[in-house]
Amino acid sequence: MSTASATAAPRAGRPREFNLDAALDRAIVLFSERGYHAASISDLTEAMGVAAGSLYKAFKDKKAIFLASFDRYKQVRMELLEAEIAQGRTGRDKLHRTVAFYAQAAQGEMGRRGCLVIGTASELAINDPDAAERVCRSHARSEARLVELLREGQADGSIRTHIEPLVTAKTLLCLMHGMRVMGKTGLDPGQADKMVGAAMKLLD
Amino acid sequence: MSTASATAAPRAGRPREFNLDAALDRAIVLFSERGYHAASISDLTEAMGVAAGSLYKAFKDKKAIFLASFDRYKQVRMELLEAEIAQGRTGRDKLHRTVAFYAQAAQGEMGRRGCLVIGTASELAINDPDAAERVCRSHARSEARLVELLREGQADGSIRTHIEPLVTAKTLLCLMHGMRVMGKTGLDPGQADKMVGAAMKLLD
DNA sequence: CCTATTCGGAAATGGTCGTTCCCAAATAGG
DNA sequence: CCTATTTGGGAACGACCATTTCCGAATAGG
Repeated sequence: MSTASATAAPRAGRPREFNLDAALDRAIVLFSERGYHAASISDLTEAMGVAAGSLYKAFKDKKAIFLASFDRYKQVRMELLEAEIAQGRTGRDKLHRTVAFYAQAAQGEMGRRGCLVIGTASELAINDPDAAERVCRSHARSEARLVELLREGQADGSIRTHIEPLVTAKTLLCLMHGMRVMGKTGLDPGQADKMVGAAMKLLD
Repeated sequence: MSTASATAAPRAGRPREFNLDAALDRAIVLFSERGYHAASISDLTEAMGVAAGSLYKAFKDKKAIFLASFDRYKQVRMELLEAEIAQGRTGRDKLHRTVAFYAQAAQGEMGRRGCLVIGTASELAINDPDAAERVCRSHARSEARLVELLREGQADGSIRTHIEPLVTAKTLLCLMHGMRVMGKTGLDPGQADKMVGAAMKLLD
């Protein structure tokens, strides 16, 4: 139903020979590593394994490819995070897993590749309303989830009630985004794990 | 002595009619708002008030303009931050001022403009060694300053001795960079100030 | 004052960009 | 089986990019 889910059967015509989501996954890597402007259509056709003509039949223009990549990136990462959160017992545990999830992503190859949300915020937010809106919605959802987990922790007794969920959620979100920024130039895995522990002080 | 300090008197020839630092200040705004690739030479000549030919007499190429802008940005911001830190009494106070300095920068017009270091990390770090090195050095210096202030606080009794300066410094730096990321899409001033308070929990 | 040197600025250049066009190939419906 | 429709893919397109060139103007040294 969304941009890249189960392909609604076409009424007629030659069927598409490439998988849209698989192609977008490769576009995500390219856009994450180089940013929007430095990733040319040539680069995209090569990385996605799709000729320019075919690309423009699947997407209106380059920006549409980017926005579809962004949406898929968000969807995939969100599902992974929620699977991780689901394994947590208490609100505090779930928050710990959330921070650790970002710390993990900030390391190694994925860390150097960078977060597409942050890249979009940096490169496009100020000039492109469509990109800005998606970044805002991403931030809002992340913040809302953190607030929810904080309240859950306060309800189950794993987090004291005197902390302010909204401010703490915003602070945690900043910390997690900052880890992704640092990951672009390499983050020491050992230190990253310790930072997760330090971050949990915000819940005291 | 550096890229854009006191202009060493030229031996002969027509003197430069524009001020290098003032022109770089305008380039900084452009690069911060649009990023490296989206800021064209046309944009730069217009913003800097210098024709293309003259620009290429002052700088080897576009990347040199960018790196000079980056260096000046770092210098200016660093001086402002150190002036702010100098007003602090204790180590804890100085750290509070440091976090507040970033929180302030993340708000309003400057927040939407973004941090050139973070923009460079996002857009160029993975593909351009020169840019990556500067980002790394910037992070290292920021971290070193935080470690220094933490140790100062531990020495003057404003910060307890059981915290680990290195991990705490890294965590604070992530938090401050995260605030700048959030500032690209707008950060509520009231909440930003509260986040500074929340961040200080990392020192307990 | 004359010459070497540098700057200012507009025009020119080659390359690459995003996008479109075109035609052969592949499907669905009648 | 024929037609309408869609895709694949390469060639073609105009626009804009970073950079260079060129020439008049402005300075310093001799």
